[in-house]
Amino acid sequence: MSKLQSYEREAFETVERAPEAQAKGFATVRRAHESEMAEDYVELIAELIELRGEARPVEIAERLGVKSPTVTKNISRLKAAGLVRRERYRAIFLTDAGRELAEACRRRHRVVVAFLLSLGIDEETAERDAEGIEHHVSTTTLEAFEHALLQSQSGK
Amino acid sequence: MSKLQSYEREAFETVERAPEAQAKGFATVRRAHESEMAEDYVELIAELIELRGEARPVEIAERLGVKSPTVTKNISRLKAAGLVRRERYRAIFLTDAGRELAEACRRRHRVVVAFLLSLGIDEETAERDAEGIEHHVSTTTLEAFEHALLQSQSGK
DNA sequence: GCTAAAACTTAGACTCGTCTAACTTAGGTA
DNA sequence: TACCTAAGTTAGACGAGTCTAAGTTTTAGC
Ligand SMILES: [Mn+2]
Ligand SMILES: [Mn+2]
Ligand SMILES: [Mn+2]
Ligand SMILES: [Mn+2]
Repeated sequence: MSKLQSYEREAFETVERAPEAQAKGFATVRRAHESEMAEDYVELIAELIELRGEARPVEIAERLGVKSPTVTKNISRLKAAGLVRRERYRAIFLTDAGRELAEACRRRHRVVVAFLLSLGIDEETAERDAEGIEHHVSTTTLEAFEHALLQSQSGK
Repeated sequence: MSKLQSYEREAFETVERAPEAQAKGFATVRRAHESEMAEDYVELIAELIELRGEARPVEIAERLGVKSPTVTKNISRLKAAGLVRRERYRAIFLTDAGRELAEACRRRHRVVVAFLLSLGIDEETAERDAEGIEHHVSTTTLEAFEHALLQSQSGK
């Protein structure tokens, strides 16, 4: 019972972390945010291609909740990064690299959502929170989520 | 067994979400990122005050892994936001609003870390991932984490 | 096949968070 | 107490990601 509720204010005294370790943590977060745009776009593009056969800027903008010039600019960034293929005024498709990234992101997204649902969280909240959380989940943590998911399934 | 491993590629067909709901999810993520700087700073400042009696820009910079002009600029933003109090060339202190925000963030941070640890994740990874995840955890999800934590503790 | 509407792009602006270079202040030590 | 060094600030640049306004292209309906 000594560690019980150790995350609560009462039972907690501030432990001093190594400055470099802490800095590395923040750097990792900043790096995750740098890839976030690309990940969300290719994930969405892959879904639209699956559903519609192509991904149109107008629907990307609608589902991302941004204006179309934002999509135009970001798509050209993705193109420069070798993730999408496209000609002006036409639909957007993924390159091999883009498809690969999209598949990894979609799988990670589904694991995070499924894990949150397994905790009893409602679908809307699970999807909303997962949209941010997914970019900060390391391989280690993703595996822990999958493992916990299997446990919760076998335990009914 | 029908839903078993439903998060895996094989068993999954793309479900179409409502565009507005999806857009709201992305908007929530963008909003979280807007408050992230303030949250991380006040959290760190509170810890330094507890450990050292004051928070110095030099240590904030070191622990955040950024250069000191970045800290100067961001601290002045926090001051404009009414979260910190300070005079030029002196240490930084929190206002009541800053202290309140810091406490909420510290508690949330601790819950997320404790939850990840309870999944069997190592400390370094838990701290690293939590630094990003914490900003995307809704009240609902935070409560689910706490609940799961209690379960795992009672179950040994 | 024309034409109006929808989709898309371009141009340009803005905020945020980072940086480097150069300057100023504070404080410990000789 | 004077000075040197460490700490902090200022100035200015930059990239990312958003926007609005205005232009261009495509497309669908008549
Ligand atoms: Mn996302
Ligand atoms: Mn984030
Ligand atoms: Mn954080
Ligand atoms: Mn934190």
